[in-house]
Amino acid sequence: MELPKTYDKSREDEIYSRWIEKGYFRATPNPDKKPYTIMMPPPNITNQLHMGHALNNAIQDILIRVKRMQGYEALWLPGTDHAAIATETVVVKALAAEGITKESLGREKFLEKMWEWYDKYGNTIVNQLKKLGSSADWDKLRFTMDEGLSKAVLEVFVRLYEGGKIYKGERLINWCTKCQTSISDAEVEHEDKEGNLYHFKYPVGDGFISFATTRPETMLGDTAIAVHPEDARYAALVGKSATLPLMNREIPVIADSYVDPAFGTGVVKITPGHDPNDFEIGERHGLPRINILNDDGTINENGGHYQGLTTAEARTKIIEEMTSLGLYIKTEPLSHAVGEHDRCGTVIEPLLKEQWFVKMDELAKPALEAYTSGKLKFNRERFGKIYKHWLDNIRDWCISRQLWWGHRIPAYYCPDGHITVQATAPSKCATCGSTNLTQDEDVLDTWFSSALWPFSTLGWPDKTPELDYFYPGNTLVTAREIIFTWVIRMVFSGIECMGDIPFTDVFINGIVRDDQGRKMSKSLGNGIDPLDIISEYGADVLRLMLVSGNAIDNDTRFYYERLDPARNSLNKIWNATRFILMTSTTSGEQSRLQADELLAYVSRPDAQLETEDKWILSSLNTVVKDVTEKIEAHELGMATQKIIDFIKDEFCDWYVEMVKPRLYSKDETARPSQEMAQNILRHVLLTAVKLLHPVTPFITEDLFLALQNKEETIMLSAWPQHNPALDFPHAEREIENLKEAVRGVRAVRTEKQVPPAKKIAILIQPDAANTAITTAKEALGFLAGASSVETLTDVPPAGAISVVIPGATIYLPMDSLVDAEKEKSRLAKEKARLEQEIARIDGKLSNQGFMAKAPEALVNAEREKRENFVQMLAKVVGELE
RNA sequence: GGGAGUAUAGCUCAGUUGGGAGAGCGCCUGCCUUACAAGCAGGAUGUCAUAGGUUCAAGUCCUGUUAUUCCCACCA
Repeated sequence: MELPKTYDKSREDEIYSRWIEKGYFRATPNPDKKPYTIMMPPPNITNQLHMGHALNNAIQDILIRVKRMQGYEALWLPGTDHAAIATETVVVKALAAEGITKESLGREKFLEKMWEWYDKYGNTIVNQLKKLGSSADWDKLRFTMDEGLSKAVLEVFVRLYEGGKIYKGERLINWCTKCQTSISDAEVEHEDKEGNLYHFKYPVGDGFISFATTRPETMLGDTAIAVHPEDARYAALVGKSATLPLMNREIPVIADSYVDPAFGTGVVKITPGHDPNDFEIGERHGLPRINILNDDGTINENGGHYQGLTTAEARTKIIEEMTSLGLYIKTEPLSHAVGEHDRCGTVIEPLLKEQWFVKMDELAKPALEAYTSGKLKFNRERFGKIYKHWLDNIRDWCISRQLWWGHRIPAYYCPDGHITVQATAPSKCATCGSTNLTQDEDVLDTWFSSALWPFSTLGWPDKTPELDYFYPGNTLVTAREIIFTWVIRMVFSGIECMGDIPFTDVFINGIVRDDQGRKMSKSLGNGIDPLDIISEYGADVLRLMLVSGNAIDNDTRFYYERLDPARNSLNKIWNATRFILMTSTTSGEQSRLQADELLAYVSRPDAQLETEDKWILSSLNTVVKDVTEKIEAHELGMATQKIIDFIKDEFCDWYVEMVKPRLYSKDETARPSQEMAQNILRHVLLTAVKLLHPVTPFITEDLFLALQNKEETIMLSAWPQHNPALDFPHAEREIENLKEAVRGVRAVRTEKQVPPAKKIAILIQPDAANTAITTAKEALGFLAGASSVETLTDVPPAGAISVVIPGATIYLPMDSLVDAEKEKSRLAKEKARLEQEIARIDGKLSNQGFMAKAPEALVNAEREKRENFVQMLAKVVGELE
């Protein structure tokens, strides 16, 4: 197989198509294998893929590919669009552009149109994710609105209703006046805004009582004035009634411990219809709840002569009226939090509405228990804390939404107001038998159905082999912001419906910011489309860039400059493969050896391994172990870095260079050694490529196919195993010394400005026989650019430059180039360095505390180092004299 | 108001049981050496924010401070 000279990203589509065609992504219940299930969060299907998706997707794909290679029946269960609200917004807009509106078509027809649109464009995000190399089992994907999930949603609703865990009631909900719907607490964004604190007073008996408010318009809905029960200033007023002048309404002065006597005047006006706290106080004191707002945010008939005004207009007029009544005191600026709808930015009005709620106290308990017992784990403890904190302070979940697009609530009303809840439309009222029934107009919060994803996609409520095999799953990878809206709800829904948590590991990743550290967003226009990056660099490069050199749980910034190093690394690996393929053509025998046979070949007992062969096998062995461990610990950045570093720094820079003399040898007797080198090159690279495959799936597939022809895909090849028989610690030390020698000679060459093309003679004086310096003479000579490498038994020639390394002294006869004075100062520097090192170690070894308490292995290691330095120092001193 | 993260080389960031400060980019020098100039070799660069504490030993653990980011929250 011929590879082009530079890394070729253009084959990604072709490779992906082949994977799909071969069905490598599919997972089915298989009793001979262990299941592994990973779940993916729901990107909004109608939106563009963004960088956050790319990172998240890369992480999940890495985990799932490793598991597949490790022999698990690994299912990546994809979620897609659950964001019904956003979908509706987008679809409605798109249809409106064609002149089609809800009003013009009516509900049924309009929904039909929306379905059409959804079918037509709904796969956008899926296709985008495929570009990234996402190996989810897309066959398992079902959209939010499909039949299977609808069935599950209805089943859960009815079940919870019958169990008393869903109720309907008048509560203050977050109302978006623009979207005309209620939204959940999690969808409200609080932002500090500069506002005003207005001070007013109401007449009480003969006097007045003063208070402050940030929202004067809500005075229209006031039904009480509250003070603290132990506040002596107002004790006499409690029980009396004040006058709300705007409405000429008498309202009681009540005492409630909610009021902070130290804040402001210690008096609070109570508006149960428009403030959550006031609502609760109203509950305690049996106060009437007055709603003064229409759904569009204007004042309704309860606002008297203010009816029809917007809240802003009403506010101005009320201040005017209060002023003219002499009841206005003052205005002072105040910065306070204002809630806004996260999708449209409209200020949220707390509004009284009949809504459906899920009672959370009972559902929250087992979800909390799952975490505190350690069954549910987070990749970082701090994310677990967020989860716990939310559950500790759980409030009932408002699940009804006033939208057209979504699962309609299966509640049916008869004219007498009786409620019948059942999955299929009932023919008559369960209470009175009336056949005149109408279904609730509201639909369910999109997260209500999303929460069922882990099991509804596997067939629940039916009993299916998939559900039995793949549930409970293993890992959920998602972003921090979705812990409340999705993670927690999946957990308690799973416990409620399946009796077990849907996954045991939650992997929270950071978000990708722009180069200034800002969140990428549409409004800022600073988003970077991953597809643009892919078309320029390829998915592998993007994935490698996103994953390497980062702690994935931390936020990361996107820099275009970071793409080049990632691409360069891949190009390096690409070319290493080319080199190996080129040199292998010198012999036909070993090119027939296949992936698994290579390992057997290099590790058989009679293998004629050179020191450098043992060293690289041993290093590879360590890398296999480290990388596997790091991935298990979800430390993907470090795992990736270790693979890349090994391939570039150890394999390419040293091993490949070391064996070149063997490969190029024309000597027939060198043939076995040559073949061994070729096979080890192949084995080591093949193994490293496998380790890298989860991160950069496409290039590694190409290289895998080029390096062997027995297996048809790297995706299903076996994950490398650490093999104790291939540990060679002695060879590792030898080669480290050899590297020291090479580096030493190279440094001297640079310093003396010896042209790279000019070869120089090298004389080695080993401290003992059989060190790598003598056994790997050929490699040393090649790496250091030597014309000859001789072992020195006699005294060194006069004027030769000496390089002291552990285990040997190297002499470079360079008479014409040597400046004796400079040479002395170089050696003196080296002497000083060694003396410093020895002094540092002596400091430790003479410290009684250290000797008494430090681990023995550490003490021995320090002693060994000292010994080494002392020997080197002696040689340096010898040279100086 | 409560909680959490971050602070390490000029830049962007790694550094997970505490044991000789790292990478990439950039910079300097020399090389188109028969896998790779998207490359190779050599080199310079740090009061690990700050003040204390624990320890034989702290970038790493504890406490305070400063800067910065994020999440949560009903304070009129």
